[in-house]
Amino acid sequence: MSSKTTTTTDKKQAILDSALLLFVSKGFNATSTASIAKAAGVATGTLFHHFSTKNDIMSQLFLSIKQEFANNMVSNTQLSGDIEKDANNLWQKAIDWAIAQPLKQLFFLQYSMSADIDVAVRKQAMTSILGFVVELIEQGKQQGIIANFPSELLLENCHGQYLAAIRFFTDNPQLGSDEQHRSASFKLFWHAMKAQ
Amino acid sequence: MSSKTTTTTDKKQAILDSALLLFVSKGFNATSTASIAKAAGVATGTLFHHFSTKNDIMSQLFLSIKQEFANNMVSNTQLSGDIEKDANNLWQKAIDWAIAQPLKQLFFLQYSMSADIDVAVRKQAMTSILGFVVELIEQGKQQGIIANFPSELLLENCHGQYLAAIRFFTDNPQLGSDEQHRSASFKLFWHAMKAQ
Amino acid sequence: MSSKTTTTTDKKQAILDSALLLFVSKGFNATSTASIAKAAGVATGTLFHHFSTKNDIMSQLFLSIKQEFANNMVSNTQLSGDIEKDANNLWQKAIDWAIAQPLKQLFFLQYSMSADIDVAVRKQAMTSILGFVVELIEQGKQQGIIANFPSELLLENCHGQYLAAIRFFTDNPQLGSDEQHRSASFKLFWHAMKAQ
Amino acid sequence: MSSKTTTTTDKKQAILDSALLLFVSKGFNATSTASIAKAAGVATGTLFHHFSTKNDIMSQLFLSIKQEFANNMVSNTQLSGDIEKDANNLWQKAIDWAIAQPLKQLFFLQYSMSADIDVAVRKQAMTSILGFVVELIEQGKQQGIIANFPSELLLENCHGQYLAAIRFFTDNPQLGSDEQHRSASFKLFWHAMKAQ
DNA sequence: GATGAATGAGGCTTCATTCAT
DNA sequence: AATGAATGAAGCCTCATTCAT
Repeated sequence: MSSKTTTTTDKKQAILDSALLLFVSKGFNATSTASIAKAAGVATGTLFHHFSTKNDIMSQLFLSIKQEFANNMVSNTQLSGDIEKDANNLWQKAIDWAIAQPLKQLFFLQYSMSADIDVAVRKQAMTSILGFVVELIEQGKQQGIIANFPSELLLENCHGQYLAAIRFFTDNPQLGSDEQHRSASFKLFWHAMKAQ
Repeated sequence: MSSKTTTTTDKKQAILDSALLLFVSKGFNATSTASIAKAAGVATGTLFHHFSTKNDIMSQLFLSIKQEFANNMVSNTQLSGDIEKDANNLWQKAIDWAIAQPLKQLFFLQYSMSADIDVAVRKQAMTSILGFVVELIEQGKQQGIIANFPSELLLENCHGQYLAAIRFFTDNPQLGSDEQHRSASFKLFWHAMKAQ
Repeated sequence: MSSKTTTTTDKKQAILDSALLLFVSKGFNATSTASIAKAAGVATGTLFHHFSTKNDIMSQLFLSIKQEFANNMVSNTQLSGDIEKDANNLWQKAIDWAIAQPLKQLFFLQYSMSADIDVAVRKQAMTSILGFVVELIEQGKQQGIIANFPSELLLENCHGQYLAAIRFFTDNPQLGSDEQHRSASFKLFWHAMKAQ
Repeated sequence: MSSKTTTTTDKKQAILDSALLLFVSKGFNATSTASIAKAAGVATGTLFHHFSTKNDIMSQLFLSIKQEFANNMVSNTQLSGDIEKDANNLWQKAIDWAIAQPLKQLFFLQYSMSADIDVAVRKQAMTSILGFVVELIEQGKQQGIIANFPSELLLENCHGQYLAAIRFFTDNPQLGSDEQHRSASFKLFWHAMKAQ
């Protein structure tokens, strides 16, 4: 009886998995729906049974990866109140995830700014993800721990450094276990943010 | 006879200009060569006299924008030897350019990571642009002014913060004349890089 | 137990009803079997339990409507022998039906000539329906009441005027109770047919 | 130099000609754009260079045939003021055209009521064509020559009889030269319309 | 150099129909 | 009988590119 459910889930998931791989390796437009279906081992029609549009695959993929990332960030996380320590924990968690899920990370790096993703979807995902960062920054500023720079600028800078860090560790996964690089990565970020 | 030359230049430039606008607003693949030609006021055939391929337009556009940016960065610039001061000068120049050329900046933000640009072209442009930054970093480390972190990490972080800054000022051009935001933008960057 | 039988009948009828509405409003080809099933409140598979083919729905619909119309024409009808009076009775009955069943009438107007209906089905229905008209015409000519024109021409003209009349009253149902229009409609027809 | 113009015209015309034949023989939906292009001896792309849509072919075909018919009706026609005589002239001209252009006539018979033609196009064509008939009817009623029936009914009846007549002569072209059938056809029509 | 009609491969999507449950 | 996920053939249309003028 679980087989029915499983089958359905499997096909839709297989399509998402194949799409992820192909979108990252060949780009959105160079990837035909036929090739996605073929790679997923399903018929073309099946693809359109689960997704209304090629763009719909992209959107659902984007949202599901964002969600996975978000779930990873909040799981087993309890804030200590020590902002630097909490920030470090989150930073390292993000790097761990980037190293563990290089494809998803590359997808995110490639498509976060792309016109291939529906603007509404992108915005929704971004704000929902960045929400908790905004809060941490405000708190840090009030405690005089984070520099008193304009918040929007801090947020954008935070985002930019995060992208740089995961790009680095996605490109150099073997350095993911090098303590020197990992701590340097956080220090760079933290020195920028903290009040002098 | 100069009119002929001028006309030719005009048409090629008109095509590049139209392509820039369309690529940024609709994306590379959603922009047909026909629409570029129409927007430029030339026939489809004319477009293919000046560019061998649609991808060729992209490449030439990418390279010409990179070149313009590079020219802007080196013009009237003489390094003083004071690394922080030089870095600040360059940083502000980059922001000025981003504000003056929002379309080109957006193009750069959108396509720097995209599969739509020929890999070879992208790599070449990147290294040639980042070359002088690499040198500055090495110099700063030797002088003990820049933190002794792994250079690759420093470079990637530098790039990430630069992208964040221009994204911010491209999105908020009116803040380009606000001294507080401009100095904060550089301080964030510099605090990250400098030796503590 | 009667409920089961009833349910079955209901579903088949629901499919025919939905098909009628959709075929008339959107056309045969713009109507998908999925949309018929959905409108009827059944699953796609169910539709193919009752009808072997999409065309089969069309054929059965066409034949059932023809049959309904034929039943309407013969019910409570007894020919008096006075051909004009009989013709008038039949003519008014046809108009009554057209007004009472506008959807079915529109279906008939739209598909009587269409390539979307199986030729064999169409021909069979036509001749069976027109059969009694042929007889009336022959009888009228022999009695010198109907003009001595070629019979095929008379039949075709009769058909054309009939279609015009029901088109008019289907489009203007409120005039169905206007005695002037109803009698004028028959007079037009009758003046054409009768011997001068 | 005429060759260029001719070529262009030829291709578009060839597509319309092939479409006419295929739409009449196989129906609109059973005719693929590929088959039209093939029959016309052009590439698929060429078809879409001249027509924006498959439906656009239909519309342009419908309008051009309507126009041809209208041109035929007004050419060499001068109304004498004797309404019966004028009506007869027009009636015979219409039959002549139907016999000379059986394909176009069949197209008209098949698609005048079809959902395959854009409603706006159909309505526009119909009213523009029927305009001059409306005038004739009004004039005849004022002179007491045409029966004092509601005009809308007269118009619809006129249209219905016309369709019946051309259907008959399109199906039996050999009877087109039979004086008996031709005069009977008009008499049927005229007896219906004229005041008794 | 400039033009734009022509090309045809290929993409996205629809849909009638099947079949395992 | 009823369901609806799955199928894959086929259709419409787009578009980069060519070429004759």
